[in-house]
Amino acid sequence: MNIENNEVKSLNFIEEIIEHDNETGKHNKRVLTRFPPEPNGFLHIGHAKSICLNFGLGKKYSGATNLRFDDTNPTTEKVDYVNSIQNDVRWLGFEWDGEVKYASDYFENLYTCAQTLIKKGLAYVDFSSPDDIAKQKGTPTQAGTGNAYRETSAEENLSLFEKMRKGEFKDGECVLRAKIDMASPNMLLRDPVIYRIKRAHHHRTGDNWCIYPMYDFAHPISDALEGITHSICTLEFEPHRPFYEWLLAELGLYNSQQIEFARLNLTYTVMSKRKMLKLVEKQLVNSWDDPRMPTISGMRRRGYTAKAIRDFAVAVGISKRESMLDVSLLEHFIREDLNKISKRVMAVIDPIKVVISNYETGKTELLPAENNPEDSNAGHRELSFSNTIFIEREDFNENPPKGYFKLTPNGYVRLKHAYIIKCEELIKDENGNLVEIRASYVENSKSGSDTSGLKVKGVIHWVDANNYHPVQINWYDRLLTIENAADIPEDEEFTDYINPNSLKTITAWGEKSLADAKAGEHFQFMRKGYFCVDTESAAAAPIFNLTVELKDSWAKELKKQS
RNA sequence: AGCCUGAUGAUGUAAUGGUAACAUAACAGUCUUUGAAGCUGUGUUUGUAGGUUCAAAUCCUGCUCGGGCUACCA
Repeated sequence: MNIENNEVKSLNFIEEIIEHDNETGKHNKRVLTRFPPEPNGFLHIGHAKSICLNFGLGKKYSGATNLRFDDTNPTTEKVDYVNSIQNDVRWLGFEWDGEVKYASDYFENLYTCAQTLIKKGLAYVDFSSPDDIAKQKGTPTQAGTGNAYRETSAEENLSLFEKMRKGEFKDGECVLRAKIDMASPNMLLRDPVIYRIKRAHHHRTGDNWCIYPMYDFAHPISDALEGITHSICTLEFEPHRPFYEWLLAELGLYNSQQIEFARLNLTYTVMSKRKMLKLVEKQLVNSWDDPRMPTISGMRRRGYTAKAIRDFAVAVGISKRESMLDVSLLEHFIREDLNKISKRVMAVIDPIKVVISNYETGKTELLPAENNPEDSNAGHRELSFSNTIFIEREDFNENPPKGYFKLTPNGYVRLKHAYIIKCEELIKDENGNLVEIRASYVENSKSGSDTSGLKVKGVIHWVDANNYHPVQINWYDRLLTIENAADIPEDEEFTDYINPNSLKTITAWGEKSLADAKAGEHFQFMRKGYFCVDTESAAAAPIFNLTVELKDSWAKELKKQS
């Protein structure tokens, strides 16, 4: 062990379980986890946490991780989702063990397991209506009551179940139920449905089946068949665990263990597939990969890197306590990564023209600019400079508040990578609006060879008005106006809380080099924020998605003053 | 109401009976040709009441509060 790095990272509770199992030899020191998405939507940042957990555990304990699609409900599942999910897992930097697995691979095994249960007198075919089944279940405080179908013989049930498979009954006419305990304090043990009839085309098995297993039945068996040692899922499956264990024990299958942890919640967004689907269907966002979405594909398009997401997942930790993570933590990790890797460029978003009267008209100078002060290998580029430039409107203030140190009347400011200029004169229109600033430049103040001796505190970005590239910007803001979507009253819709300013499209004035920006490339627009070239933008006309703004302590100061 | 489950600063996570740590956020300062980044510093006595112990965030008991469970979804 490295002496300087003797920091012992404490184990999370799942790692403790695994290490304990390794000590007792429960699974012969083998670790095999799985990530089991249902292909009925796109993966989101919460899934990313689960992916990092499962694949991370596989890696850490020299084991492996399966990718298994939980495709037991053909009515909601699509092959498009299967593809996007695989793509997202790989993009995050993980590789599953062997072939992709599907619960549907095990439909035949699952059928046999159901027969075994029937033979043991532990499952029966029930022709009651869904309503009746619900009623017979009782309530949490009232025991349920069984019905006559509970008493059907095993032989009869076996034949009935076969008829279900053969399609001799209509959809919904009957179901196969596990026979456990109608009086159990755990509602999920009151004879749960394990097979239903559903004539729907399955994306993999086509029309081979008209009966499909329920999650509660398919999942434990799939885990056991694959020899999954630790089956990690979210808290809401906790009450399902007794059934998981009951099933594997009755079937005599591998002792996979279900472990639950708290799902991730993030402020100012929604994380349920149902709600995300609604956003897409109601066109409140443009697509599943809209950069405002908390989907992995949306975040990728927004400019998030896999590393930032992985770092975030680690920092968030694993526990059984329900939590609400502040997006600022996510933003911290993307800033941290982008700060190191992104090329600095200049772009003026809200321009005001500055004419430098003592700089020769028609002259153009090329000034060297480092691409990334954090990366000495990033090299330099050349910026063109002339007597007319654009600066940010907010970088000039005629009546500066206390502490303001950008351009003011008769004040000085440094143009990044260029000269110091002095504001000489203001040109206004008939309504008194500022339309142009006349300035002078300090000749011997060029960046890198400044002999002026002037101490100028303010440094601003700018763009040559005679040589620029117009760029389109998608300026994103948080999706919701409310921090916690769970706080929305029940009689209101979360869609009423969508931030009307979550997307603003802006045309900005960028430096010439931006014409060559490639899709997916990351930039820091100096003093503004990090941007990523949208994958849908045309080659010659890059569209820049705002990933995250740079921190702005001056803006904070201004807020305090007002 | 019955069952399950959780409670540590603003937000997360750690401390596994030995005197509360780390990250983010906030605030203050420093540095700075990005008011960015960096660097330094500041705040928690662990939901509550009691008990065990030389010693409790950790163990025990009661209470309070939060979340989940009554889909032919996963």
